[in-house]
Parts: sequence; C-alpha cells; structure tokens
Amino acid sequence: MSETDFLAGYDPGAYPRPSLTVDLVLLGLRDGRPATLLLKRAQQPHAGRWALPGSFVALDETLDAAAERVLREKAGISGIHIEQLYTFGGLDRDPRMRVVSVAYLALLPEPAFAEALAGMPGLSAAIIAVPWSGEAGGPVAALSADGRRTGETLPLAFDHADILALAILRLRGKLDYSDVAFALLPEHFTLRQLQDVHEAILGTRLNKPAFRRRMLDRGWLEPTGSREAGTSFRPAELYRSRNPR
Amino acid sequence: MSETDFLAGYDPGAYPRPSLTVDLVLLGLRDGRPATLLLKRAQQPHAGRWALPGSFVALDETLDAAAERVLREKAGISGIHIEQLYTFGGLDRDPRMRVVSVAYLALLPEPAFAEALAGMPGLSAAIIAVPWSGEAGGPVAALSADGRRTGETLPLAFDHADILALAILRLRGKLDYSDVAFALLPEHFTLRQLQDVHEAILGTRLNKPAFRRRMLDRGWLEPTGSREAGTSFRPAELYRSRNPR
DNA sequence: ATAATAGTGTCTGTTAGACATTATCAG
DNA sequence: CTGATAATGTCTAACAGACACTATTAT
Repeated sequence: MSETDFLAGYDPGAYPRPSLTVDLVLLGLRDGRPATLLLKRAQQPHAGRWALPGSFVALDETLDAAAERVLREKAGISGIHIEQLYTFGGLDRDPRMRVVSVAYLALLPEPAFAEALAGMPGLSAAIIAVPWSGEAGGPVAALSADGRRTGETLPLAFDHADILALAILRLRGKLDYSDVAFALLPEHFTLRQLQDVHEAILGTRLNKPAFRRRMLDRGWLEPTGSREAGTSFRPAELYRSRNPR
Repeated sequence: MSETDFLAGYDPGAYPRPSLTVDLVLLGLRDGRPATLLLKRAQQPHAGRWALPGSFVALDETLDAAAERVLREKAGISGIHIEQLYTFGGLDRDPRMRVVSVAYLALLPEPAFAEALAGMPGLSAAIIAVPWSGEAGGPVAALSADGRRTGETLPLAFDHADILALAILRLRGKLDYSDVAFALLPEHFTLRQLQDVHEAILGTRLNKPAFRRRMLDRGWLEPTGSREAGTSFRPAELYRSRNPR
C-alpha cells in the first residue's frame, strides 16, 4: 500500500482498475446432500450455464455489506450465517473485462433455503455431487440435479465450479472444530439432525455414540428440556446452540 | 455476477470502482519468535506508522502475480511459500479513497528473511508480540521491537494490525494439519528446528517425544541420512520434506 | 406386544502428555 | 571421563470407533 503515497494528489478515478464483485454460495441441504442455489444465465457469455448469485461492489459499501445485499436482493432472505471464502482474481474469469470476485459462503437452514427457492423465481436448487473427499486437488465439484430432474450434470458459468468446490472443502475443514453446523439447523434441533448435517457435508457416515459424546463434551449445546413432536416412535430431545448466533 | 450482463456494451472504465491492492505479511522467525518485515511510512496519511509492503493490482496481472511482484520488488526475494489470507474491504481503511486489499501471507525461512532485511533498505524487522492464544476475538497483535531496540510497541498503519493478527491465527490453525511449517525452514532441518518453528508460532512449549512421533507418523518427513555439523554435542539427524515444495 | 428410533455402557485400539532412560557426539 | 543434547521406552489418561444393549414413544 505504500504506493498510495504516489496517488495522494491524483484523481482516484484516473487509473484503470479491475471490477470488483461478490459471488455467493448459498448452501443448504436437500435430501441429506449439500445443495446450492443458482441462476441460469440468459445472456452471453456463458448463456445457458448456471451461475452463483453475485453483484458489483459499490464504492460506499463494505464487502460484507455487498454480500448481504446480494442475499437480500437475489435470495430474498437475511439474518443467516455468512462468511468470506476466498478472492478469485484470474485474468480470464470473465471474457469481457477484468473482474475480481470476493466469494462468500452463506449457510441456509431448511426454511431459509425453501423460502429463497419459492420467493425468487430465477433461482434453482442444485445438488452438489461431492467429489469423494480426502484427496486434495483433482477435478472437484461437478454439479447434478435440479429440483425435479435429478441425475444430470449442470454446467457452471465462469470459474464458479472452483468457488463451489472451495466452499465445500472449507466447510468440511471447519466442521469439526467450529460450530458452523448449527447455522444449517433451526434454532431447536435433535442430535440426529446435527449428525445428519455433519454427514451430508462430510459425505461420510459417523459413529453415533462417538458423535454424541464429542458434541456434548464441546459445551456448545444446551438441552431445551422439550422433545420433538409428531414422531411415531420415541421422540428425541431438542437442543439449542449455547453460543448466541 | 449476473449484473455483468448489464454492462456488456459499456465502457468498463466508466463506473466507479474501489481501488484494489495486495498487502503482504512477510513472516519469519527471530530469536524463536514470529517476526514480520515492515516499511515506515514517510507521507500522510499515517506518516511515521509502520505498514505492510503492498501494491496496486494491475489490470493484466492475477492477484497471486501481484503478490509475487511485491515480494520481488519490495523484499527482493522470490520462490517462497505464499498464500492468500483474506480480503479487507472496510470503507475507511484508507482515508483518501476506497481501497480493497487482498492480504497475502508469505513465509520466509531464515536466509530469505535476512536477505530481504539486508537487501532492501526501507525494511525493518518487527517481533510480533503474540497475544496469548486460545481466546478468539479480543484486541490482538500488538507489535513490539525492531531489530535492535527491543521492547517498544510499533504503531501500525491502516488496518494492518488486523491483517497481522489474522496471519498469525491462520498459521496457528494450519500448523497441525498441514505442512506449512516446512516453509519456514531450510531444505534440510532437524526435528528440534521443526519443533522450534511450531513452538514459535503457537507460543507454547511442546512435548518432545509426542511431537517427534506425530511428525514422523505423518509421513511428510524423509531422513537425509546425514547429520548436522558444528555442534559441541551429539549432532541431530537432518530431515527433508517429502512433498515437493 | 411390535416397530422404530433415541440414547447408553463398554470394550478396544490409537494417540498425546509426562517422565525417565539410553545414545552419541566434542573435548 | 564430563557435559550437553539427541533420541527412545514406557506408563497413563483421554478419546474415537465398534457393537450391543436398554429406553421410550405411537399404534
């Protein structure tokens, strides 16, 4: 930043600058698998391909504010967990001009995911076909399956497949040592639901007693005292997150 | 990014955009403590305060390339580990104009650190007084001590204290499940040196047998067969990283 | 009682910390 | 031999996976 000295007396608009955008991975769960909300591109370039919702960053808004605005304007929701992921600055991300994009990850609990899908006509849900984990690198994150037509692979626009892949990998990494998983659950939830979230993100089955022990020992959970309703079997106890969300 | 449609036929330069920079945390170790290389600002704003080396991002270079250029031009070195850290986009980071900065972390083994310090007149080494770990949030990362005058706290320019704090926290988090530590060591090193790196970054003493077992079990290390020279006691075995750097 | 899932007890193998001990070098 | 540090053996506590078992609800 020392070169800013050089610019002290200059018109800030006089220098060529990359465009700056934010792109959001709107991540939720569908049928026990991670899913994301995408927009089908109508125009060139990449017409017909699927893109993450995004927007340019205005001069008078922070990056976080821009991300929250996209969440409001393109998904119609707010008040959910959102975090910065990585900044993508490849030269040919967009064929028209130089665009640097700050990627964000938003975690949508089921009601928010459904609300966005129902309330915003352009959005579609896409299951993320998780590349089997562990191995770093590799091709990563093919997409498949829209709301109804399941099985097909969706072509993604720009470098959005990379962004999506990174989102899943980041989430996997944070899952075990942070409380992000709660961001994908309603305020009250059962331990089974929590385990389902972990299994969906990790793409793995987990050991029930061990999982329960770990979670309860963490001190992040608080029993509500009540139990789930409407089951035809023994109802599970409901917990809530102890940390204020 | 869907709004890029809107701009398809427009002059890309016609819209107001934030300036985009990269700022580098040049991290090495001095006397068993993490240290960083800083530049003292001569002009306003923040004249007299200390800043991370940085630069504007050119239209025809990637973010990574910009970071490597800063490494070359401001530290006089290259070929070392460098990774993107986080992107800072607060509105008032720089009082003159809106500047969004992509922060990078560069890890300098001792020779590179010394070479940069000796070869680039403006650079100073500053010990990072690590805020005692564990607790998240908090004030974080006060600086102290230049090369000679130890003990005093250096005032940092802009939001560079935040960047520095994040760099240390990120490194601590990655230390145990990745091989970043090797990036702070020469090609051949002893297990004691490796442990010293870990202890410096974590700000903690580690258990020797346990540390050795863990490291050797990871499979990241390869014995070179030779031993260190010039000791007045039993020389330690030298290892190298198995992964190609 | 049955079906179905919630929740727990317990065994075992793995791993980390603590501590003591042995090994190996220079002089 | 002494001094200093490298390197290892071993005990113990903490913890995860596996598996079987008990508990509790609706019907």
